[in-house]
Amino acid sequence: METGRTLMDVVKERCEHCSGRSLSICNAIDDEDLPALVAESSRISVPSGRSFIEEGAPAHDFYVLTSGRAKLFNLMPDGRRQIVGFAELGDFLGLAASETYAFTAEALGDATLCRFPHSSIDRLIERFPRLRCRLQEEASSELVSLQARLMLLGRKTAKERLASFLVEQARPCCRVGGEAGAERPLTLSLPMSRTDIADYLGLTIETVSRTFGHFKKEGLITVKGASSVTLLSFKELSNIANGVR
Amino acid sequence: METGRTLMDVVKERCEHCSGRSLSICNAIDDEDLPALVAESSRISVPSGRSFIEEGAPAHDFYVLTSGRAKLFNLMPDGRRQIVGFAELGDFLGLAASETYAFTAEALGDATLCRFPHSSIDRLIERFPRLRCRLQEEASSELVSLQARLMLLGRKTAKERLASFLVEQARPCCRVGGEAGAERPLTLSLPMSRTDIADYLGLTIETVSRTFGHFKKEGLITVKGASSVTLLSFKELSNIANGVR
DNA sequence: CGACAGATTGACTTGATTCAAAAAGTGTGG
DNA sequence: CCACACTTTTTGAATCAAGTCAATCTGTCG
Repeated sequence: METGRTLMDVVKERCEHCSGRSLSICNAIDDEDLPALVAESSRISVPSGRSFIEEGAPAHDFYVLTSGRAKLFNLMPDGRRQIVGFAELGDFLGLAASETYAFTAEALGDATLCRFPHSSIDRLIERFPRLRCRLQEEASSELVSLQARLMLLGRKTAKERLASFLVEQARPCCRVGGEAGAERPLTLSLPMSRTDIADYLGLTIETVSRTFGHFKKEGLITVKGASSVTLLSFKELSNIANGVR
Repeated sequence: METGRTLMDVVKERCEHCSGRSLSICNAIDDEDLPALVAESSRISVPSGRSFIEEGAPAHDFYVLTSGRAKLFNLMPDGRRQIVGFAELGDFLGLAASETYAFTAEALGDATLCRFPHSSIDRLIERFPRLRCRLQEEASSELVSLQARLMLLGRKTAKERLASFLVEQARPCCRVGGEAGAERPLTLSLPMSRTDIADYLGLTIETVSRTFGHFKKEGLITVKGASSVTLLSFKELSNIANGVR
């Protein structure tokens, strides 16, 4: 259902429904200039579970996610994994200033991307000066959200972590039904496995599963088949997430 | 000893000895233009322990640290604290795109800063276009280092965390004696308390203290009066930091 | 020197992990 | 549509790394 969109479509759509937590090119490019941008890129399909960016590999290209989702992670030599983030529609990946990619990116379900050679970004920026401001804003907001994750990983309990995760996933773009803030139920469809959630929150799958169990027992959520979660009290979850007792 | 330097001095020095982990204005401004930059700023002295940026306060100004150091942190309602980073000579603070500061910044020992009104940054960027590239590069490298800290907080053991911290503190700018990489001893002077280290690493002071103890017993470090630490085997500490068994 | 904050050490507790097993999903082919 | 095989998730019991509480110890500084 979400396949076949071009970069152009995504750029246009994105402005409307997502206030962008990651690097977007939206708003930086005038409509009549879009074709030039699209000409620089090539489209790529990535099947579920396949990685398209490898940590440490030479960073030749950057990508815009045009459908599906992806997980971004780092590995330790013994296999311990930390997911640094999930990318979604319109997110920019692989923009690191360094010579090599800083993380591995793997499709969560089938995904499509637009790929640009790194060399063309300077040309693009020269042509669309607002692009640079835009990138900077987005990098800045990414910094803020990473800082929030430091608090999560460094100081929060398992319950607080999972509550934070659920609240975060309740952003408009991920919702299936309901509205945030309201006390009425809000249903999320989580494309990632329990293992992914655990590696995102710095926990084990067992703890994630047990914590889902606690929330169920306390009447805060209902779960249908592991990937569909309904938040029954967004407010209360949000309080837990922020350590409000 | 480190007092009384102007922004100009710092900008000049910085290029030489530090490959910059945070936002620097160095390299972006020609020498003859420096006075104009300096004219926009005002100098501030902050006594030890005083904060000069408050999380959540309206972000009117940004700062360049011109002497001393600072800790940047977030708090939870019940007082749990996560230090998101330490700032040092030449670091740029308070550049967040948002309307409010994302963290509290507090001087570690006496510090001096140059303050710029936020309104002047656009003017500066217009005048010194390379400044924007520079800021972007620095933001990007900050992103990479924050990602490394996610792995540290989410997946590393206490020993690995402290080893990572010591290796990180062994950057040129913090060294008192010795060279990194070599097997010869390398002495660090740590301006932060055990509590600060604990809040940086997501541990308690007791665990930090005990872990220092382990490293002493294993002959990896010697400690003199809590703030002076000598790394006896940088390589081995680096292996521990990266989980190499 | 005395006093106080900060750091260390020890004994005990605990939240989360580990190991193990059962249960619930998911997909495939007949 | 169901039966089978496989994977993922959940649940249970035991363990452990790090936290908590409490008592020294150490360094610093007036």
